[in-house]
Amino acid sequence: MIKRLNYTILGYYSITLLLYIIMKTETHTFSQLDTSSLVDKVEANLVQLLVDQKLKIGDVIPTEIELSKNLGVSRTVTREALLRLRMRGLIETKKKKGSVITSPDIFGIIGKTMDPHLLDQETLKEIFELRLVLEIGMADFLFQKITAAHIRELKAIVKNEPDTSEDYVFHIEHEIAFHGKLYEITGNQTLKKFQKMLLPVFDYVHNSGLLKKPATIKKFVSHKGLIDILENGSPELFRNGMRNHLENHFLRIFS
Amino acid sequence: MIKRLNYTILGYYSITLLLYIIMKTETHTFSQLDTSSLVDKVEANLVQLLVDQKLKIGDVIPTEIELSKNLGVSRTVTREALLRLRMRGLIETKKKKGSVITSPDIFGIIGKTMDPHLLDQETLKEIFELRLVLEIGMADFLFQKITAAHIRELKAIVKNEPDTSEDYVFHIEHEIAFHGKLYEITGNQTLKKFQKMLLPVFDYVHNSGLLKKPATIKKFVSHKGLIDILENGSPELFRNGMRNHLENHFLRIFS
DNA sequence: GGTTAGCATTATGTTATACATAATAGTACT
DNA sequence: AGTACTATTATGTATAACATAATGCTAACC
Repeated sequence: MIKRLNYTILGYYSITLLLYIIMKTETHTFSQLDTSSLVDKVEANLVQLLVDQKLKIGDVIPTEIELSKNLGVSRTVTREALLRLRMRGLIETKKKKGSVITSPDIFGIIGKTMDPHLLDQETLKEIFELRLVLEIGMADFLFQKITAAHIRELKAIVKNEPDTSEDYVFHIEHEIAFHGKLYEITGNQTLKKFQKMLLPVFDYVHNSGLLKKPATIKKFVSHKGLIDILENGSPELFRNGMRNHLENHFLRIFS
Repeated sequence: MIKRLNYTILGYYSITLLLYIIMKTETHTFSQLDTSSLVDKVEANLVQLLVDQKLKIGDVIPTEIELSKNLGVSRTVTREALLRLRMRGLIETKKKKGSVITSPDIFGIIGKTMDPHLLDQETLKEIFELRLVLEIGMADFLFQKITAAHIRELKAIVKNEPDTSEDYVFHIEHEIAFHGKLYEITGNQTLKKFQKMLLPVFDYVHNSGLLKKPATIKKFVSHKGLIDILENGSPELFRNGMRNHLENHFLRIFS
């Protein structure tokens, strides 16, 4: 049985907070007058409840009707506020069950709603650059977390990798598998999610005629070379190795 | 005079798209049955209009009532769909004027709504790590874009910087000014916005007892040293220099 | 006795209507 | 021409009603 909140307490906090926010708008200073809507206030109110730990992950929040009653606003306003929280990944709502507090997944949310087609060219290019920054900068974390098992997995990935391949799809699959594995090895879930979110953009930019020069097939430091560095080298060596490995991409960016 | 859309055409596209989406739900395969709500469909519908370039930046979207009429749904549903687009940064809505298409700002949106208090400890730590990754990995872009003027600005920032300071606030201000400037120099707006979004988290993690060891005041490569590398060195040297400069932070992460 | 079919309940999803509010546009007045 | 007032219009908010889907209860059935 899922424990439900004490509505009385929730109502108490909600109302006092709401009153506080409304009070603030009636200040006599002209510093910044309040343009926030009722929905804004209710949203802020609910978020504050989360921040103050009155509501914890897994808790069920009251129904729209009860919230509305306690907050003294219409169900319409409550619904919009809840919708915002849902978009921010703070709650999940199931029919009948009501809404449940969830742990927000920063990049997961945007990832679902981010479409390369909606971004302007400059932003797309910048995101492409961001990838290069990440993969060069992650060296220390790779060396910190890497295990013998990881090395074996990497080797398995590059095992059947041809030196040069004309098959773009095959090539890109290997690229994603290998580089994706690196993100995974860092053990940094946020970093991994970030990459997952940006992946569609990478592919889109890579294909669209956004970058100046076409991709060359010339290889610099290979995947095998990078693995070798991970086994026997150092973060410094890896950074330079990865920088060299990505030379193709850099050449396409720097005219 | 802002040009308004041809409602007839908009209505046409909207309805056909909506019908298409609804049709898809009636497929005879059991692959994945449709659980999307009406709001989901309208949202997808409107986004598709953006993707298809039927709506461009600066265009004014029809009023809620007209959209509702054209789409054959209630105003409530239309409002919720528009609210979602607004949260995704795709439109801005002004009273009376209606909604206007805007260029989405990926990180700006989340930044406004991201509160360190709402993130779990592990995520906070990972974001802290992310910063280190970024600042080490950005070396090539720094060297690509840096000018003499930039060097002068950096020198001005570190000019009055004491070798060691006990004043934490003073210290952190210098840190933000210097490192923020570096992000700026890369010319990558997305990167800069990303940093701006993460800044509150950095500060929060730095202060909260999340990291293992307390911050030491011991200096490795200094800001001045980094500037020197930017003037006379290379990306490789800068990466190592920055890695060393951030040693304090790494020490706090790696137990 | 345990399983299942069916019904009642409940909370979200959706529609409809009405009014409040704020920004714009228009108009009359000076 | 410029200001003040009014009318208009589209979003913001409130209310009521019904639809829908998930849950839980109950009773019939094997």
